This record gives sequence, C-alpha cells and structure tokens, in this order.
Amino acid sequence: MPKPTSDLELEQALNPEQLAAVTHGEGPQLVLAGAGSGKTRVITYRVAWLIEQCGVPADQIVAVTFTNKAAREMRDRVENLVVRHPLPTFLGTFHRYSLRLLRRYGDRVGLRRDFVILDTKDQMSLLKQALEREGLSDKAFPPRAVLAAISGAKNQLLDPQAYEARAENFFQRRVASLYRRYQFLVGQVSGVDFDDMIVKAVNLVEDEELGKRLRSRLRYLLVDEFQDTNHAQLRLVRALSGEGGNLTAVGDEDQGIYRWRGADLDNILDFEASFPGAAVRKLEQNYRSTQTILDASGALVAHNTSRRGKKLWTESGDGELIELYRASDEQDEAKWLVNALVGLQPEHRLSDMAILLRTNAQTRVLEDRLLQKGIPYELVAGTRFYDRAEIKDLVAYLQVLRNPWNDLALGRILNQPPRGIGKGTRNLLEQLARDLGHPVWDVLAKDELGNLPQRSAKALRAFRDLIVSLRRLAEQVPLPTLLKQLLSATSYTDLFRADDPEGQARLENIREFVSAAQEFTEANSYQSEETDLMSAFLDQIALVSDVDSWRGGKGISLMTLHSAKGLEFPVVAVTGLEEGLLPHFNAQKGPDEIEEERRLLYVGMTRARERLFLTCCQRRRVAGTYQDQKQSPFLEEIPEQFLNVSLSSSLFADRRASNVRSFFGQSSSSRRRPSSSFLPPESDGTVKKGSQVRHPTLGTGVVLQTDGGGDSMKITVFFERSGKRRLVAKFANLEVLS
DNA sequence: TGTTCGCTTGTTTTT
DNA sequence: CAAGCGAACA
Repeated sequence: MPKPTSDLELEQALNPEQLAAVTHGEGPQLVLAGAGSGKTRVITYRVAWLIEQCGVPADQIVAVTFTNKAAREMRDRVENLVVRHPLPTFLGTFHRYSLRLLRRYGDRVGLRRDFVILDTKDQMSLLKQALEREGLSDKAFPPRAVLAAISGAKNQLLDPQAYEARAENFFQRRVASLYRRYQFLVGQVSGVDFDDMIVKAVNLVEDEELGKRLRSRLRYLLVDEFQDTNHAQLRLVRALSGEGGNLTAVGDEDQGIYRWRGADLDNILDFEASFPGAAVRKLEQNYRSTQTILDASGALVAHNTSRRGKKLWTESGDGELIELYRASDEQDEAKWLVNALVGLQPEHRLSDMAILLRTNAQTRVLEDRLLQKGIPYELVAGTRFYDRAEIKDLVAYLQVLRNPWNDLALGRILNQPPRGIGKGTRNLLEQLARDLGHPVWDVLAKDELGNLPQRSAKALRAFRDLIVSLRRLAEQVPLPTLLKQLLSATSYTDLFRADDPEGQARLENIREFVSAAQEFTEANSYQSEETDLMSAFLDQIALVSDVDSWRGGKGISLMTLHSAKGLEFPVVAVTGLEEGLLPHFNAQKGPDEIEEERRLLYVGMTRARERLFLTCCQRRRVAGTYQDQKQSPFLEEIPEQFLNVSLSSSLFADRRASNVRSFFGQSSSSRRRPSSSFLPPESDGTVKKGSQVRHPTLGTGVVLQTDGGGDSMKITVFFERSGKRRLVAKFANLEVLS
C-alpha cells in the first residue's frame, strides 16, 4: 500500500466507519452499508483517496455497479473530488465492463468483431425458432420459462452440456437441447445476449495468460450493490481481483431484490468464504431518513432470516408518523394519494415526491388521476429507448449495414417500411436460405432467387440494392449523415403521421435518435481504434435505459420499486400493499421469495427522507375484473406505533357491509388497532414469527421472535396493551390465532 | 400484399 | 384491460 501524501479532510467528511472503509489497505473488504448510510460516499472517497493520496494510477482502478444511473452518479462525484480530468478510471456497469473486454478480446472466445447485443425480443424470436426446429410446442415449453431456465444456467456458468448433465427431468432435458440450439442460433447471427456478456467475460478473465495480464493492470476493484451479484459475476470479480486481491465490495443484504435474475445473497452472506481474510465493516448510521422510518422498516425486515442483521440509527430525530391509507379500490387509492401529496405543498415540491409501485401496470390509474388534476409528473418506466419499435427498426438498419448476415436484424427491416415483401415471400426466402445453408443475405447477394415468383424476386432485389448502396454510403459519411440519408432513402418516416399523437411521439423519438447519434459522434470522434464508432453507438443504445437518463425535476416521479433502488426522495408513497401484489402472487412459492418481496418493500420505505405514505386497496381491478384484496401481511409486521391509519370514507358508507367486514375482519364502526383487524392468514397452530397470539391476561399480540425449541422455547411478543414481552412458551399458555 | 378486426390469453421485477 | 395473434377482407 502506497503512503498517503497529503490529507484531504477525510475526517470531516466521513464518520469513523466510513473512514476505515475508505482508507482500507491491501486485501479484500466487505462493507455492509445500510440504506442511506453513505455507501456511494465510501466508494467515491475511496477512489479519490487512492488516486489523490496514495498515488495509484487512475486507470488501475475499476469500479462496477449495476445501473448506468449509479455509475453516472459515481463518476460525477469522483470527478468533484479529484484533480485529474478526464478521469481514466473505469466506472460503469458489470455489463459494460464485460462488453469492453469482449470488444477487445472477443475473438478468443469465438466472437466476431461486429457481434451485436441481443435484447429480450431478439432472444424470444431465436428461442421460438429453436422450438420450431426441435419440434416442440410453445404451449408445453413457454418461451419465457425456457429463456428463464437458460438464463439461470448461464448465471451458474453452465453450458448446454453441463446443464444437460444435471438435468433431472423431462422438461430440463428438453430445455438442454433447446439451450444448445438457441446458442447455435445466437452464434449464427453473431449475437450475444445479456447473460453471455458476463459468461464470456468470465471465460476471458479465467484464461490464465490473459487473466494475469488484466490483473496486472487492475490493482483496485470496487463493486457496488454486491448483494445483486450472481454466481457468474462473483466468479468474474474473483478472477479480476485475484487471490487476496484489493477488492472492496459494498452491499446490503436487506436490499437484495434481484434473486429472480440469479442474484445470490450468499455472495454477501458468505463473503469471507470466497475471500479469505476479508475485513468486514458495517455502516449503520443513516443520513437519509427519520428514526420513525428507520424503525418501521427495520422492524419489517427483521422478519427475514437471510441476513446478517443491523440496526440503523440517525441523529435527525423521529419525524412524522407514517401514513397508512386503506382505500376502497385503486381509483380511490390514486385519488387520495394525489390529494395527500399535493397537500404537502409548498413545504415539499412535487419534484421531491415519488410514488412507487410493484408493477408497471399500476401506473395507468395514477397517471389518469394526475393528468386529470393537471399535476405534473414523470413516468420513469422500465422501457428502454431501444425497445421502441421505431428505434429498434433504425438500430436494425444500422446492424444490417454493419453485418447483413445478421438474419434477425435483416428480418426486422426486410419489409419495414412495407415494400412488397410479405409473409409469403419471406417464408420462401427463409426456406431457401435454410436449404442452401446460407444466411439470408447470401441468398440475396448471390441472387439465388430462382424459384421465387417474379414479383417477390423483384421486390427482394430492390431491397438488396438499397442495402448495398447504403452500405457503400456508410463507409463514406459520418453516422448522423448516414442516418438521415437512410431515413430518406427508405422513406421510413412516411410510416408515421404528424397529425396523430402517437405518430408524433414516434417521429419525436426518431429525431431524438438522430441527435443522439450526432452527440455520440461528436463526443467520441477522438477514439476509434478499438471499436468502430457505429458498434460503440449500438452498444451504448443496447445498455442504456430510460431510468438511466432520468434526472427528475419535472413533477411527481412514478416508478417501480425496483427502479427506485439507489434513489431517495423527501416524500415517498408505496402503493398496493396487498397480498398478491406485494408480495406478488408469482413470488409466494417459497420463503426465499417472500423474503425478497419483503426486502422490496423495505427498499421502497427506505427511499423516504421525511414523509412516507403506504396505501392498500380493498378491491382492485385485475385483468379487467374486480378482485377482493387482502391487505399485505407485511403491514402487520410494521409496529402500529409508527403508523397513522386512515380509512376510505366510502368504506364506511359502503352498503355491502359484509365486504367491509371481510376486508377488515371487524365491523366497520368499531375501532380497533389495525394489526388485529387485519384478516389473518390461516393458522396452523404453531407459534412462529408474525403469528398472532392471545395471552390470558396480557391480551393479543404479535410474535416478534422465537428462540430455541421444545420446552425451553422463548418467544418475544409485542402485545397491543403492554408492548414487548419475553415469555417462555411452555408456561405462557398462549392461544395461537394465526 | 397489407390492413384491420376480433379473438384469446395472460398478469413482476431488469442489466 | 392490454397485447399479441390469426383470420378475413380491401
């Protein structure tokens, strides 16, 4: 470890734990950073400290995160701390880092220079082809499920052979052959899916010679959101940092919400096993929320077992109670919430508020309400710019210009805009290509259109000539010019009319795309030895999502709980706290899934600085029809003392009293504490965490904790009347209610 | 060939 | 309620 050369007010800027993490010496360390505990601060200061005070060459430091948004923030903050500009340190996502390796050394793992990144839709269409060729129906093998299985295999670094060897049943054996064929098709279009990027990067770095070379140039590795790493990413990190390497992993097991994507909490829980001798530090002082918010969310997440455990504290005081509103339906929920939020003005600006949702589908009602009231809002949807049809078309054109043998992209633009190449012609063409064993483009280029109808052949030749001339053009003019020429040569914009709102939006997107190309070209004109500009541009588009470019500031933000991770707002509302939504009914199979849903709520709650709102509905429209909803079991786990509960007035007025009773488990006029009024889950007679119990003299309460078993089992119960009590189960004489 | 209509179907989260 | 698909029509 080099000696620090100067002092940079670290003591003033950091608390003792942060300071220790920032100035950690050689070897691995794990920083368990609670929500709002200054995790980004630690990473940015450490990078700055290494560069400024230890004299580590900036390009020998690599810091990876999961989102571009986080990476951008990191870069901004590091650049404020260090003198050196531009900063040659890699600060970016896992995928971008991997991509950089692949663009440089991809030929070693069988990649063409001009490989393209496949998105979900591309994957889907390749998988459908695979299904067809295997003669399997998409009924028995739902493409989504098969892709999920393949993705899971890749996250575990299992290739088709290895996966097949482990296959335990018929389904998995079939998936194995689908996986093989899918991978073959991916190779045929020289594509790489998101998972492949990591897998192939691991292959590269685990190569002895190359790994050594890379490690010699990478002396300090920092990884953010370590709880979100999957097995492949762990292997990548391990290979990059090497034995006893200088790895700083920062994360919070309570914020792990990507299990479904292969993230493995054990990477953080068993960190010391993967990185022997690692230092472990905890950051528990919170600089974001009120103590009320911390205690309430802390009590919630304490119900999880997959955690090391920590208790967040703040110096900022208790603050206001958390508002819980029970709405009659989602209309009512939206109405009340919008009112409540608007009423917080002017102390809070609309741009300081966020409404968080479990699913994207929930946005509609809220949007309607906001629109109706004329309240500015910003929808931060997960849809990528790239996912929009018109952008995908243009991207496909560019991909074809680079590499016309990419059947996927070629297929997309073959008849877009319509040029007389219909389904019939297309089928014949593809059949022909398959018979000849050529990519589609070769059939066109070599004019092997023998047995096609005159009309079809003519249309195809016209298309071929168009592509050929555009390819020639691509070599001569800069990217933005090429795009403009392409648009006019294909009359692509004729597809849309400026007089309808949708067409307008699409034309707007196209303009944005062209100006993005312009910007990109200007920003990157100086460096183009490694990869050509167009590839770099296409990569950029494939990896960047809308959330990444979101900067807030134009009104209330609307987003999913997942995309809210890493953000904070003075005012936060989490909606839809109902069974089936949060926890989502697709995530109730096992305890692990429930715990993840709980963490999701935890993440949502801990985004709030000052005010937190929670809402749930008695009934909700699901797929067109109303469904009675039970309130989320998680609400029970938030101690009532932190809540201020209010009810929809329409619930009192509702003539259908039975409905009200079934929702609240009580008559609507009597007032009892919310957690006992909650419709309890079915009891199986055993006492466990979250169980409702009745004590002969202490009354009813909720089990917070159980210790030991058998006759010596002790349980901690939170009683409505007397608060927390610790009892010996054997003597307590408890009646289990749920 | 291209478009539109009506049907079915399914319904999480995202790099 | 939507998107996505297939079949019928222009």
